[in-house]
Amino acid sequence: MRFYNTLHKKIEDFIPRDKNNVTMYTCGPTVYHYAHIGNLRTYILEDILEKTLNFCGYHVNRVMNITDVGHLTSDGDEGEDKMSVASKREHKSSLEIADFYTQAFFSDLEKLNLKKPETIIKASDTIDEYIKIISDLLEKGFAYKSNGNVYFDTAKMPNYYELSGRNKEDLVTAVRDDIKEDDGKKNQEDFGLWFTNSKFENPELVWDSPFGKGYPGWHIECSGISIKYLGEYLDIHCGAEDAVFPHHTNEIAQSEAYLGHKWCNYWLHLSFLNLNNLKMSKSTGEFITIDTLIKKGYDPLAYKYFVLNGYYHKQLDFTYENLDIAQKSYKRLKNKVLQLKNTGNIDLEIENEYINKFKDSLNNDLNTANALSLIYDVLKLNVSDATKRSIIAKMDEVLGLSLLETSEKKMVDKEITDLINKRNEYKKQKNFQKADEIRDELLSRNIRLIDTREGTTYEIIN
RNA sequence: GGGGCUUUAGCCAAGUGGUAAGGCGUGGGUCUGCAACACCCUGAUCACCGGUUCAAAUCCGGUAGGCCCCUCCA
Repeated sequence: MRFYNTLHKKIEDFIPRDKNNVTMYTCGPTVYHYAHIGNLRTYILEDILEKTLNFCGYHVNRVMNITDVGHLTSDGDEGEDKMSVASKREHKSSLEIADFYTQAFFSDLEKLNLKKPETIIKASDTIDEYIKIISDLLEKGFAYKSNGNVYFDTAKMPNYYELSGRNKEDLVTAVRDDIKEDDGKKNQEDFGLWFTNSKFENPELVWDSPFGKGYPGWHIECSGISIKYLGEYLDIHCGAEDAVFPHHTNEIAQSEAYLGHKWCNYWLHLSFLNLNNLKMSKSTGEFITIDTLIKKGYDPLAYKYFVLNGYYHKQLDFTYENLDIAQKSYKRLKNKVLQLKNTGNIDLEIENEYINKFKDSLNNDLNTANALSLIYDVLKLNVSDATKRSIIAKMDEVLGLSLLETSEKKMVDKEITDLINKRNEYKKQKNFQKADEIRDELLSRNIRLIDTREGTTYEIIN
């Protein structure tokens, strides 16, 4: 397995610390809103990574956080907590907001055939760990108190900019006029570990701590959860590309200062999905969710197919036109697979050959587009249907496109079959007008008839 | 201003030194009462310039274009 390691800015072979066991941390959602399809692109690819590792024989211990506290609306270490904003917007408690959108998130995962990471931790459930780390950082001198808050002193970390490849001088010149400098900081890029003096205090989101009543900073959350549940060493840390700086940069700083050694060897970043060349974001309010797509008649798995047809490290332009193509391709592919009979013996040699090709594709920097095209190759092979089915079923364990699942919609409905029989009668009598009336009627109910040599079937169109 | 990604046929896209996979579309055809479905056939010398090599889309240097991040965002 090899993939692009942001830490060294090149594609590297992946070697876990423990031969067959991989620890993997993936930044999860901030549950103050629905996840949009751009967010989901990231989770789709993380799921593929996890399943590929499984497929290749690794045991993966994966942890994901749910951010339900500490993520402010501004990165100037001020502003309201996002959860509080949503709470006011929807007149619910922060807890209710978090639960609601967490469930919505899980529902999205299910619709896309994404496995829920075994360990999912709410940021608000790990406060003790943050306090432990922050106390230690204060003791060691990596953190300091100022204006009632606790900050991390980035000047103490000589490798602070290793991941992002940036440098202090250029960052300073890039600071925009409307971002207020926090005069409590020693260095411009220091970041908050614990806040006590926010003017937007919300009693629901405050905890007692040795540093005063308050709430944790956003970055400490991922370090705390990862270290608590995956230990002092982490193999892979995933996230979207925008998290490289400052979020992941800060995670490294505080984790390594706390642990006293290198923390994570591989950083894998997923590129954005672009909408009309504009980035989709929760804050502009202009975003598309899986449910939006479903309402418009798209299969969530067609969106997944669209994502898998691209390269994770390249930004992908989303347009409905491209999604139309993906949906058509996906449906045709699925139809072909479903037509395979379970006949013949399974040719294990061929199966191995193609499964190995499939693994090679994914192991080669998650080349999902190539992996996908292998399915087409298999369909064209001159082997038994049973062999093809068997190979594709195995591939689908990773891809999660439900290629062999007959949707229950296809279950034969007596009323529809009666109408089809009636239409066939009319056709025999060359009464095409009556026959077409039946076809149109069914079409108006989103049922399209398909005449084949073997007879008439139908499909539900969205 | 700095950091990073990227440039292959109409569109998505594979390709990691040996004369360009696949998908969608287009056009033509088969099938069909018609339509849809399905099936068959159909296309590019790889942004540009220079270099290395027997040989480059693939390596090196340069030019140009696109996008993203550095501000909450996955």
